[in-house]
Amino acid sequence: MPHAGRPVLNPDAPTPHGASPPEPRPKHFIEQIIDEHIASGPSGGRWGVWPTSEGPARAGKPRVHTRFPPEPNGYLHIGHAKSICLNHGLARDYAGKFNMRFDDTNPAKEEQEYVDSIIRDVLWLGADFQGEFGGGLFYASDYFAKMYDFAEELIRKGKAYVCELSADEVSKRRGTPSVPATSPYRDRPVEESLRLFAEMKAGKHNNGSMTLRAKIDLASPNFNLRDPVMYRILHESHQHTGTTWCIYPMYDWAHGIEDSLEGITHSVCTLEFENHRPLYDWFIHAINEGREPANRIHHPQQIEFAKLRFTYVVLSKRNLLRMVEERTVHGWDDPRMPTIAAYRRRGYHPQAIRNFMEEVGVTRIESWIDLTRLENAARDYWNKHAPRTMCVLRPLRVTIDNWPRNADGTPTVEMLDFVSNPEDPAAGTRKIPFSGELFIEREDFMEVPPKKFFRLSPGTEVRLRWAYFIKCVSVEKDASGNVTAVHCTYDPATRGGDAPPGPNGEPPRKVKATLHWISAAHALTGEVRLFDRLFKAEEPGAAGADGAKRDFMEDLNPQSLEVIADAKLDPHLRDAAQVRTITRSIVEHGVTHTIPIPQPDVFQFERLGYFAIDRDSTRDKPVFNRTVTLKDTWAKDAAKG
RNA sequence: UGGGGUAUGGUGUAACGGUAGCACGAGUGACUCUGACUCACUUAGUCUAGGUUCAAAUCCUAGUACCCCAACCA
Repeated sequence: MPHAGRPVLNPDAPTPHGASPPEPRPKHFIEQIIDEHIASGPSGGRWGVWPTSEGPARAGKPRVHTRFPPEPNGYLHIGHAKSICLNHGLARDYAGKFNMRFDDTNPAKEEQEYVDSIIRDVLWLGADFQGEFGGGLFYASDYFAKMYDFAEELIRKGKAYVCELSADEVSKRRGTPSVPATSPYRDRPVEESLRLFAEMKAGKHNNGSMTLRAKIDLASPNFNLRDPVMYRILHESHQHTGTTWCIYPMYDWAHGIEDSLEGITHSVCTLEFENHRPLYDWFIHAINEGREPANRIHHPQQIEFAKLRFTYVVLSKRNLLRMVEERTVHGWDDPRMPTIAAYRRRGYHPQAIRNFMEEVGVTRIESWIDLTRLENAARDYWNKHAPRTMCVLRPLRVTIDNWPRNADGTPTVEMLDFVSNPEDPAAGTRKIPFSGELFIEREDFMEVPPKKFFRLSPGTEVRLRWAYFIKCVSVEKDASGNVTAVHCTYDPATRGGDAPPGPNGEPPRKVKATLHWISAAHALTGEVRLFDRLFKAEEPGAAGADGAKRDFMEDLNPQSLEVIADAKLDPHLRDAAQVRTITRSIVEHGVTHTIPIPQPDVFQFERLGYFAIDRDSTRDKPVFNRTVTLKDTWAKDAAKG
């Protein structure tokens, strides 16, 4: 039977243009699995229903409990955003719960700075883990004592043993697909393993001297089952538990227990963990074996999906860390980075990111997504929401010869109405100063225009946005023939930007182009940073035609950042553009913490794109980051020739 | 070489044995005080080869391509 689509619950989710009834999005495979669980029996099927203690909103509804479990070893990137949107979205759509959990089992790589940044980014994306669909904030390290007890239980059941092989030796004895692995410690008596494991915990042994291993199958074709390590010795301080522990659980041992203790129903992870699923299940079965039904621990279901991959982007934490450490970029939130923090600084709105994730969907197909899809999502969002303003990136001076002058020779100033956002009439208008000395964009003037260029050139008339029609009458040039300024005349009858109808009711005359401009005397000078992709190869570091692997750093785009130091900006931006601070609060150990999140204002600089105010700004020297350009069919046509 | 996965227009996806649909992109045109937005039209696809069936993207067989796995990382 075909699965019925569900209505899109998120009102801001993208809808096809012009479609009258919003098309329900077909359910993706994870939603189908959940529906099958719910349908699999009475009372919510496989996972039962929420107890009444969960309150009226949830009580009696089928249990769906998801989580986002990052390791705090770096900043979150756009790939994590997919997991966050997926897991939180599932909880939201099924009236379930979403946990934030730090999988902090390796103190050698983890830092508090990363914990803080992850909390900030997850909240910013709207996955409020303590809100309506929130299940709470958790740390794997809070379960270390329980994990230890479970491990002892496995030793007692003969399912785990202390192995004194070095990492090197284990590797040598790993075997091949047809040759089993070996360990001389495999049949060590239970009592001996118990004693050694206690000694490991007590700190009596050095890093690397011994491990606790699960006794599974040394001949398994799945190498994850060849007696995987459960615990290693690591004399290292942990950002959450300090020096309480010197043995730390490995991912496979820890993860299922974390999910189980939190009552997670659907443990969603990426495809590369598929080979780990038998282990995930084995550990929980091993714990439950021989236990009374009432004492058995919960067994969540692991489900894998394909992670997000972008062309021209590097998304592995290891490589991102390297770019930060080698100062290839200016930190984790350098606007060219694919991190959540960078997208926020660059001016992406979380809703745009969520819309994008809805668009690309959730499957098991490993596909490459064109980065322009994300940019489209940003354009779509800001087109509806960003106030419009003007900025001249590369100024060319325009003098209006017939503009009225004051007694001292300076041009008079006129305040004109500027429409804040044509897409949003409610945004209204504001005043903008106009005068006889202006800046226009250098590329909007050509002395010898090519075909189809309908901007300013000698003899042509154009409109200045919301101002006047002007006509170029002459140009000034320097010694080498470069145009340094242009002279125009204006038509006073076109005030506001429209020509009046003719005296006998003829239709008003039209101009082909509308240019953006800034009054020279009023211009606010600021810095504008333009970005191009960080890498020039579709798949940075991938083997070329010769088959030789390259370092991904060789594929860096040397022109990824262009700084325009003296752009001319609408003076109202001096006060209007700010990096706002939005706050979210979280509760940890009964204490409420306020989390400030910097959220830059974003404007459309007409005809140029969307721009976000940067935290490097001062009142008199603003700095803007271009979030994304506008579509530019002229540039495309011009490039084609 | 063994095990585990995945193949649908240029890209991302839908289909659950019964009309290959949607979105993005691209192209053309309309509209336009942003060469933006919006609107209309067009474009183009089931990895290959066999088989089962009245009917196959879907089921079967055999290939091919790509991804993951032999850390005391997650």
